[in-house]
Amino acid sequence: MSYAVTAASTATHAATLACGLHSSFVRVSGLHSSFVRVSVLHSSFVRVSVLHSSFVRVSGLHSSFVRVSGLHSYFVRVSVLLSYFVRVSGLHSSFVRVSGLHSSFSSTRTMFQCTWPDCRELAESCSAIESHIRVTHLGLSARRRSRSLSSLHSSSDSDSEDDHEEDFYWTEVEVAVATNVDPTTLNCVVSNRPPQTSVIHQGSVSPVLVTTNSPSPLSYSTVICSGQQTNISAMKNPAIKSTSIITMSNPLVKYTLGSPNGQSAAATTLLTFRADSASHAKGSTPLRITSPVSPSHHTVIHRTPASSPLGSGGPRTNLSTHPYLQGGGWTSSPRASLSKSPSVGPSTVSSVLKFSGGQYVQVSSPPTLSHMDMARPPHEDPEYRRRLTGSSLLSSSCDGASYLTCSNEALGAGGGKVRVTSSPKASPGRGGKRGGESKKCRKYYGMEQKNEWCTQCRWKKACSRFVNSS
DNA sequence: ACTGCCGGGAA
DNA sequence: TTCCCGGCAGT
Ligand SMILES: [Zn+2]
Repeated sequence: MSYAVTAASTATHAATLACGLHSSFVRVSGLHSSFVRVSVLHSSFVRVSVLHSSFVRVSGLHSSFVRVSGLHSYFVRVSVLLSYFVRVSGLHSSFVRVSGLHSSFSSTRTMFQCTWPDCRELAESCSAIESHIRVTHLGLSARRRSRSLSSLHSSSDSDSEDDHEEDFYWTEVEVAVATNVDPTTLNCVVSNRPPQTSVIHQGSVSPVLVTTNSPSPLSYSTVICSGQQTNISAMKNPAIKSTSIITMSNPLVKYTLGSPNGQSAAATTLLTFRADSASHAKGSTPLRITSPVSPSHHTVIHRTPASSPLGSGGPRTNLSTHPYLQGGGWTSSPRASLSKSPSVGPSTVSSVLKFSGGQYVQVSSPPTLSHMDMARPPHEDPEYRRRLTGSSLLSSSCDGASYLTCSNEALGAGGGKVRVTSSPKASPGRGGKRGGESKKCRKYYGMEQKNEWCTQCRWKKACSRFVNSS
């Protein structure tokens, strides 16, 4: 029950630990730290910045305005359950994993853009963009660069005799992916960090892509943007009730998201942030730590159902009317067992969409927090990567590739859950390996985050969240 | 030593 | 019914 908690550690290579229960304005910054661990329960305005850090783990349960930025960090893991306004940005980071149960999300991710003249192809992984460049522009064969990490496909290609020319035709762009399913509370949060010193040719016109797309009655807003000049292309799903309007100006960008059809009062989110200059040197390995820039972009969020930022329960409390709670046909099997979870109130269910060049959105659904999450069809696996990698996306394996794994669990039992995953969950020690390891909540979250286990696991019963496998 | 979880039991 | 745990099989 405290306010203005601040913890800072620099160049710590031991465990940095910060816990805040019912706290507000928690701020943790770890520079060059390892094994940073932050747990914030029922907290507001949590901000965690970890630069050049490793093994960062952030768990925020029932928290609001959680913000995690890990610049040049490895193995960042963020678990935010029942939280609002979560924002995760991992610039130049690797193995970022975000899981949010009943959370409202916005996050940024790194994508790879082709810089060939008049081509602005975006890809999720550097191997993808490189193979695009090779095939499309260089007329070479699409080979996958294999490093020590990937043992999967390292069979046929002897890539030693190759002047990696494609290395020079792509750049890394930071892209914001924001999603929200709630049409009334907030729509979308966008963040942007243009590659300022990038080698992008001709005017550095970067794409802004605004998508409104929804497989459900609720509405998603996905905004991907990067760059300084912008093209805005809006794809609008006709089945959607509210579209988003985005206005922006640089370098102080101002987004106004609202619905043109009247309900602007409830559906408007104003967001202001500065896309500060992160000089980003384009190297052959994007992961290289070059610029210790301080990631200071400021975000101001005005929500119409205004709430006092102070107080532990503050921002949470008035998001009270949520379609999710009234069981509004979220998926095939509507369930409203959420009401069981204490002090949850309205959770802004969201699912994180990901796409590269409009490629895919993978949505699945794991169980709930609720105690009734047992009867779930065993149709989905926490390790979703198999399917994803099987499809269009390469699970990039070059050193610099940034992985972003988002898993988002939304609702109850019968497949109401949403889980999005892309990227191999490469384990630190070894490269990719075979076999399906069955990782249940206990192992997945660890003993110290027992509160995030599914109920069954907590009762030492058969796990209901990670069914199948084994 | 650790994970997953059945069966049993207390509240 | 919810919650907890001894103990066991499997790794
Ligand atoms: Zn579980």
